[in-house]
Amino acid sequence: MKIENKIEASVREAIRALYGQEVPAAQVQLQKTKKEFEGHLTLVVFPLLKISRKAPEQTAQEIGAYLKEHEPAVAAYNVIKGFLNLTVASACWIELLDEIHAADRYGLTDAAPDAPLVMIEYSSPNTNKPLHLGHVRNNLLGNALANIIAANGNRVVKTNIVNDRGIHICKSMLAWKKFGGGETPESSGKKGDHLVGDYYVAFDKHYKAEVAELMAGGMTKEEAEAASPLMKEAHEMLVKWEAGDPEVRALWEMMNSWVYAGFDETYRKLGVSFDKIYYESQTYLEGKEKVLEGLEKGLFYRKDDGSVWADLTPEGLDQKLLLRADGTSVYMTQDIGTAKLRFRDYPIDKMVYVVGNEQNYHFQVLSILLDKLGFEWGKSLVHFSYGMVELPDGKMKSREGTVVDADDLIEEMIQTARETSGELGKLDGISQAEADDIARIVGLGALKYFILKVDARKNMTFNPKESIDFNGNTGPFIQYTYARIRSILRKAAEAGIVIPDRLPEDVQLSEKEEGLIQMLADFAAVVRQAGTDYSPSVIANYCYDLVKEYNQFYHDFSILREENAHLKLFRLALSQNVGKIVRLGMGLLGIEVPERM
RNA sequence: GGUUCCGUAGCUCAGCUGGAUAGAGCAACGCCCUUCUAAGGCGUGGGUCCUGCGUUCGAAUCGCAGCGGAAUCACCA
Repeated sequence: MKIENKIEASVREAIRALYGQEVPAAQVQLQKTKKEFEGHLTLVVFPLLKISRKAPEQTAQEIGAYLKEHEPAVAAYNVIKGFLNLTVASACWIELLDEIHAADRYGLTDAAPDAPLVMIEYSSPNTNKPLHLGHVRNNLLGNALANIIAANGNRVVKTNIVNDRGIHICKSMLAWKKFGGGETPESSGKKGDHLVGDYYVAFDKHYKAEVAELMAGGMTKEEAEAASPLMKEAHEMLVKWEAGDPEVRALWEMMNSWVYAGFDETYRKLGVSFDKIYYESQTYLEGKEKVLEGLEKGLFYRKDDGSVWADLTPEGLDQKLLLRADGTSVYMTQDIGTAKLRFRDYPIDKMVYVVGNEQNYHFQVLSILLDKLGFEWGKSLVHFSYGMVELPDGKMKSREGTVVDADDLIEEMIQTARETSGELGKLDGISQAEADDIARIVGLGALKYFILKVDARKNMTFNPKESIDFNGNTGPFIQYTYARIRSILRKAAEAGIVIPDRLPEDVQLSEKEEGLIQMLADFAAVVRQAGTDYSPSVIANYCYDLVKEYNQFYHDFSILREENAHLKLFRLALSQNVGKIVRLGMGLLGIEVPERM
């Protein structure tokens, strides 16, 4: 199938014939010819000079001449310095598109029943406040990664660990009890997670006021913070919660259920989902046993005060606390416990954690600990570490009210899409339902693509004032091109044109078309690379390049007016396949693509 | 201070398993809608690829050192 492979073999054959030597495949560097030069594929001959013992130009000439004579796929060649540019025969491109046209999955495979099982953890929200833009990045990356890993033939379990317990939740609960007056999502009309978040903020406000008052009375900041009655009460609430106090538990369950309803709505709007959800309230005690087991095996040690530690200095890290002196768990212990439960529930071969880069150290340690404790996937666990979303003047800070709320942002994007569509007259003559759907798809497409096109490792900047663009290298541009392709295909169908399964061979292709076919043939390799590098952005940028290339093509050719019937069919088939691959690629990113816009 | 990550056009970002004259979009300016959807296309201007040294026929890409930014080094999660 791959033209490159065929030509690579021929190049090695040529070297054998010309210079009597075998070359390793790695030394045959075939790459796409740059646009400025004539040809499709370029052989870099520099690595071959030792074998040919001739000047670069001459070596290139000799190989080129040999290929033209012996390899039918090579129609022409030219040499510029040490670069041998090969023009692939038109028949090869036609044949290649015919193969692409016949294959509906474009090299993507379904997971076999015995394929490796990959569990991917993402989202991992706290239940004391609504999701913000940072969570959006996490969710979109996690969802896209899950799709990509699955597309590479793995079985995938998407999981979410909800942090539903701890002092922060008690703060919301306490504030609601003290200042809430029985307010509920129903009575207030607020989304549950926002309602609870408001009380989290209220707690902070009252707490700060208390501290300020105490400091005015002569205390230092530390003393005041320790003496704050509100904070004391919150701690008491946590103790009661841990003891299973029925009243506290009931309040906790009620408020968490509000939050979950809110989260579900946000997840649904974002188009993300999970196969299995774990709750810290159910897993946080689980790690202790594993740690004690490790202690017995001599993997860990106990200090005089009774606390348990891991010594990671042999690995170049520090001492790490695993159990407090009072026997309670810390964060690391909880993650060990969660791992234990997960492994009990699923025969995991590989674990991927989608967690921000502020926890790089945590996962370095977790990997070592899980490995020591005998989890086979521990050593090779992947911490998919992504950068923060920053605002032009720095980080998002909830205290300063600079967080970009997920729900607000989604709503704004949809609204902007609706307005833009209206201004462009795109919504004339279609139903309200269809208009809403387009606005939703385009607005979310803009948001998702904006986030996913950026290399996940890097911190990224989001400027709320400039709002996300709809022109240029954006989701809507890709969606727009797709919609146009669909439009062309609809019109062709109306005109009674049927694209055959087997394409005509007697057509003369333009360079642009050959280039497009080359890009289509790359799709499977791009998805594979995105999978091995854990890099959704590779797919995003591929989609953009493909669509941009197609747009230039589209501008030059009036497909439906083409006189040559065979060429018309060929161009329709090319368009159709560009459309299908764009839909697949965007689908892997979790971005929908509209039939019209 | 230790460790990790980042530094490419005015701005937001690609490119990084070493290959030709470093690419897009936005912003600026100039063209193109009786032609399958102008959320588009074409063009102009815009660069010490943070700096230096090294490896190499060849470095934005690899190595070392430095500079700048971020994260982390909690009996928080």
